[in-house]
Amino acid sequence: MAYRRTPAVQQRLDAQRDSIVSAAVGLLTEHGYKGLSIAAVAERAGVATGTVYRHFTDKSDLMVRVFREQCGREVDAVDAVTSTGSAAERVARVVETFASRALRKPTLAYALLAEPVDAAVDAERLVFRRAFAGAFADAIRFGVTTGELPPQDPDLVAAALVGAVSEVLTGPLSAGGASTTTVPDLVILALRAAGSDPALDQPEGVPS
Amino acid sequence: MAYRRTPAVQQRLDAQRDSIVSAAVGLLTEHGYKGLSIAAVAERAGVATGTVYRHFTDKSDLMVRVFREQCGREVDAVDAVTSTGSAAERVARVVETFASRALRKPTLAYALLAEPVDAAVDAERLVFRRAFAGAFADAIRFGVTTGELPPQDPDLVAAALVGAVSEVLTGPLSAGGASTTTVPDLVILALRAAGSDPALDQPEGVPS
DNA sequence: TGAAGGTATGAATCCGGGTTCAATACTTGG
DNA sequence: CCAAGTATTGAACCCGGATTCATACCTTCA
Repeated sequence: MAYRRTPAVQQRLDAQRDSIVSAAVGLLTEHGYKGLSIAAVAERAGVATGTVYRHFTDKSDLMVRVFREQCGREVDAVDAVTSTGSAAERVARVVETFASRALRKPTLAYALLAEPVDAAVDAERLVFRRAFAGAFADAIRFGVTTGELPPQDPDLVAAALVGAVSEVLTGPLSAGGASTTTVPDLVILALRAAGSDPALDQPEGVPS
Repeated sequence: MAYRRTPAVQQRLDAQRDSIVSAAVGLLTEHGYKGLSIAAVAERAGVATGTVYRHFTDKSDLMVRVFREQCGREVDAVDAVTSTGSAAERVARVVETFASRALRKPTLAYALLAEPVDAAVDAERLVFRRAFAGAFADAIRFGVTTGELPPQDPDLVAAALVGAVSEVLTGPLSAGGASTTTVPDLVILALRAAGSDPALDQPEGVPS
């Protein structure tokens, strides 16, 4: 034997893999899944198409991994914001976090939330939506326990909120666009939907 | 000249066209857009692939027409239900109509509401969603005028309601499934979101 | 340095599905 | 029944994009 993969080589391979992933993320962010061809990813990463297949077995494999990584970030961002405060504050923060991120990268948000692709990716999306809805559900469950919110099915309401926010942000986005009052309006709507009594707590100085 | 299209022939052609359309609708209802290949449509309609192109210039053309027809039915069903009663009743009826139809044909509902396909079809979908949201918006606007509902942006709330209902019905549908309380819960949620005071009107005997 | 064995390349291949069109089967009016 | 003109057929063609693999290039270590 005369060759064994050294740490240096391994490091280069890892870097190469990373550059492929970030090329894919870039394309996804800019053009959605339709822009995500192996050829495009390879070119953007500065490698040959065949090289992509040395890191990922499939196009599907690549997509799933990219998807997971991005979803993880979103979920972390939302989770980081639901551990303190009243139920209303928690719900409001989830909406705001969700919304501000979606508005910053609309194509990516659409790709993660709605754009259908592959059975494998769609399965991951389900996980993602569940995680997101989970954040809402936790906040609502908390409020119901406290008595701050009326009795309700937290999972159903959470799903509805995910749908409502996604729709307002990714649907009309293509057309009308979001105004400065969109997010605050969404927050009010979400609180109402959860049955929060607006008289009790006015989330005036809500953190941006 | 020795041949001119007779009424009888024209009738047969119309029937053929209809059978192609309903084949397409059937496939869409059963398998969504991914099942909608020209070959499959032709086979189901009992014609050759080439024949499809004597009625529709494009696959896109076929899809748009099918889409329009289906959307029209949905919109009519909803519109038929928003002209009388209190704002709360109107909102409740839209939710119920929407929901019961979506539950009856989930794959079709998904195809009409969300599944992306073609630029042309997506444009039509925008029209469809607008029409649907329009029904909600009308009901809400009516309520705001009356004073039955608090001041709000009817279009935003309407969009959110469309999103919420779609999400609950087409999202978790794949997994959990809808229980008997799903639709009533959705109605309550929608009324709350619109700011309807539950003390005022209890839509007990809401028409199914 | 050279043999051994990884790694990278990208043109060629494969594949699914829309689209075409020459050949065939019908209809019609005479 | 024939000629003219239309309707139908479905195999062939095309195209975009994933996947492969023979070839060339690098690393390692004795």
